[in-house]
Formats: sequence, structure tokens, C-alpha cells
Amino acid sequence: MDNSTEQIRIAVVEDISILRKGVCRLLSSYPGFSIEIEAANGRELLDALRTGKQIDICLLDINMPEMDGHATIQVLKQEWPEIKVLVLSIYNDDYNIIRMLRNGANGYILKTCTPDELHQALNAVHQLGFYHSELVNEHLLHLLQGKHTKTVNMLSDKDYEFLSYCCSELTYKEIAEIMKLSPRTVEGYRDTLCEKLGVKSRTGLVMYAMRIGVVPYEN
Amino acid sequence: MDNSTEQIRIAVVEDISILRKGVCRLLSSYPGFSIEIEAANGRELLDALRTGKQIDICLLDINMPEMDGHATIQVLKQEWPEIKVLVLSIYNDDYNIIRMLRNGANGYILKTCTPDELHQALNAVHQLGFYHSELVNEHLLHLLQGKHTKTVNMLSDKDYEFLSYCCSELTYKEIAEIMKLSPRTVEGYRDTLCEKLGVKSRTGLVMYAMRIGVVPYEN
DNA sequence: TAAGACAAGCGTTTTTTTACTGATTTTTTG
DNA sequence: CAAAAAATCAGTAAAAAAACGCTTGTCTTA
Repeated sequence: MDNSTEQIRIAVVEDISILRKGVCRLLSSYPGFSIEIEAANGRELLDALRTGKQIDICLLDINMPEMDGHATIQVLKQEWPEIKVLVLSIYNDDYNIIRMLRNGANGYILKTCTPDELHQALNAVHQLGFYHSELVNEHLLHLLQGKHTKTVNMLSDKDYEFLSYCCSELTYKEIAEIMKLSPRTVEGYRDTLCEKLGVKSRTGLVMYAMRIGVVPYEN
Repeated sequence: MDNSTEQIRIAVVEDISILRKGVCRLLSSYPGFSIEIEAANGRELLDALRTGKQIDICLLDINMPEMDGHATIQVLKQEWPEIKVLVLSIYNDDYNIIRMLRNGANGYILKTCTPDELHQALNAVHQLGFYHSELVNEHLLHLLQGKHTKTVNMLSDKDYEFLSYCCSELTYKEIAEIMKLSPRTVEGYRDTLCEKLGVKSRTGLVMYAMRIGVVPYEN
């Protein structure tokens, strides 16, 4: 085994090019890492992998145009299960973190972390196969508690579908038509969602949804 | 004059440390730039300037904890009017762009720009005193058109105050009490705001407000 | 198997929001 | 100063949202 095979081969998937370039430069400055793929979204990553490029770890953003992180990790874990995924996102909520872990993410860190933490996380993912920060533990605790206390239950697919419709100027009646349900039923969704999320009104639902990125907040 | 004084001295003010470090490394790789100050918010920048650090250009983010970009540029242009300010933000809307230009920003670019664009913008700001991209022109056009057509008017301070209260679970009656106005009056604000912003409901107002950063979307 | 927990679906009633029309006062501007 | 524009407040009616409760079917589990 020569030196080049000992390098940790990285793909950086991030739409904000200035941040992507910055991360690449940062990682290049640490010995032992080589940037093999730079992609602005999931599609570009998959294209590169299909041309035969090989990587050990994929550093993956969530909010991206065209193909976001959630869609990307599913294809990635299906077709290239040996590739480790470290999620790097600004989202700090149960939904995104647990959904990513369920889809096989090997670690999850926030963009507010320091360069050193990113470095450590990448090393941990490569050597141990995972990186579990305090952050992740906290949200996993919510999930486990939720099973018994029902206060912080995981939201269902229908919950998210409904939540995304809430982020529009549709009335509940119109949402019901789209979802092929009675207006009363979607209002029931609203009630249980409000209880789960600890909010009291549609305004609260919209703010929650935008914070976790159910709808993009970039124009 | 020796070489060191010909260097363009930069302050990078950005809360996401990984992006801040990335930008610093990026700029360091271009000849002629030297990073004099690295700050996570406006307060840290002002502290550094007060210790006597000197800079030519401040690269300024808007959304930051403690002291944001809008508050920072006002102090900056008051106490150090010779320092040029180039805003680097993800916000792409009339409100943030025009407010920054009114407060004396010498340029405004988006975080989605390429490293080359950032480089060009910094050079333009240093040599010409300003950087006017297509982006800025477009929003300035809105402002000028607004004077005659009233469709895209600048929002008033009260509009923004009201908009921030909309991003809560207060009813209009409760908002009226806080603002010491009649409920009818705040409902009038809502009506004119909805018309100005091209939305039809409080949900639309909330989404607009969150997109332009009237309320922070980080947790 | 019966009891309990729970979720989906739906109905009624009350409160809030929105739409429409218009009056009065204050501010701006030519 | 006079006209125009903007800000404030009001009444009414209709639509939407929110609060409360009820049935039904599924699932566990004692």
C-alpha cells in the first residue's frame, strides 16, 4: 500500500460555492485528506460517482437546489453502501437529524462548528465509522423519550406533506381537496401537529416548517 | 511606500465559523489581500477596531447573533467612515439590499456567488469605491419604480415592527394592544402590507418575513 | 377474548381573519 | 396655502381558523 491509498478521499456536496471552496481549502490544509469530488447538489455528486470516481466519505449538505441531501443519501446508501456520509447542515432539529440518521448517515454536524470539530468528525467517521456529538445524542434522546411520553413524537410522512401545504396560501378546505380528505380531517392533522410541535396556530406551524426547511427560505 | 502598505486590509465578519475560515483562506490565497480581523459578529469587529486595528474593507454578513449587519454598518459608517463595506449575505430582497445601501454599503453580493466574483467585488470596492452588480441594480430599479407605481414601495419601520409581531401567535387584537393602536388600524397595516408584498394572508406575511430575516430562522 | 390505548376521520360551535366600503385626521408636497 | 397623500379608525358581512367532542377501526396485551 502506497501513500496515496492511505489518503482519505472526500466528496464535498454543498450548493453555496464560496462555502464549498472554503471547506475544500480547509480540508486540503490538513494532511491525509484529498478532495476527489466537488458538487453543488446531489445530482452532480451521483454523476461524478457514475464516471468511476471513488471516495471514502461524503460531506453532505441538506438544503440544496435540484437534489437535496435527503434524496441524495438514499441513492448513495443504496448504490454505494461502503461510502460514509457526514452531514454538514445548519438545521438543528429532530426532523432533519433523525431522518438523516435513519437513512444511514454516519455523522451529523452543524455549520456553526469550528474547523477543528469538522476535522475530528471526519477522522472519527473514517476510523470508527461514526461520529456522535452531543448534538446528535440530544435529538436521539428526544426520539426515545417520544416513544413513551408522546410529547416529541416523530412526525409521519402525512404530517410533513400537510406541513408543506400549510406553507402556502391554501385554505384547509383547499388542502383537503388536494389530499383527498374531508376538511375536518386535515383540521385534525393541524390539531395533533400543533400539539406535537407545541404551537397554537397555523402561523406557528409555518414558522416551524420554515425553520426545519420543509420549504426553502432562499429566494 | 513598501509592499505591506499596498496590501488591502480586510475584516471578515461572519458568524458561521467554517464559512468565515473558508473565506479567509480563500482571500489569503489571492495576492494583495491580508486578513486583519476575523469576527463572529458586529461586537467583535468593533472591539478589534477600538484596539487600533486598521482595515480598508469590511466584508459583512447580515444575519448574526448579538449584533447583526444592519446595526454594525451604522456604527461603522459613523465612527470609521473611511472603511468600505462589502455586504456578503444570503438575503436577496429589496428590504435588506436597499437598507444596506442606504446605510452606506459600498457593495452587496450573495453567498451563492463564485470565489471569483467575491474577488472582483473586493477589488472594485477598493479601487472604485463601490461594486454594483446586476443584483443591486435590479433591486434599485424596484425602489425607483416604487416611487411612481406604489406597487413595490419600501416598507416603513412600522411595517417591519408589525411584520415581526405577525411572526408570533398573537392575534391582531393583541398586536394592536402592544402597538397601542386600534385593531382596525393594524388590520389596515395587514391589508396594505399584503398588497405591497403580493400575498393574500397572514401565512404569506410570515413566509415573507422569515425569508428576509425579520425573525431569525436558526434555532 | 375483552379491555385499553390510539389513531384516523368527521361534525358543531366559537373565535379570528379577511373583504369591502368609507370617514376623519395628519402629513406631505406642489 | 391648498391639494394630495398617507395614517388612523370604524361597520358589516363572509370566510377561514381554532376549539371541542364523537365515532369507528386497529392494535396491543393482560
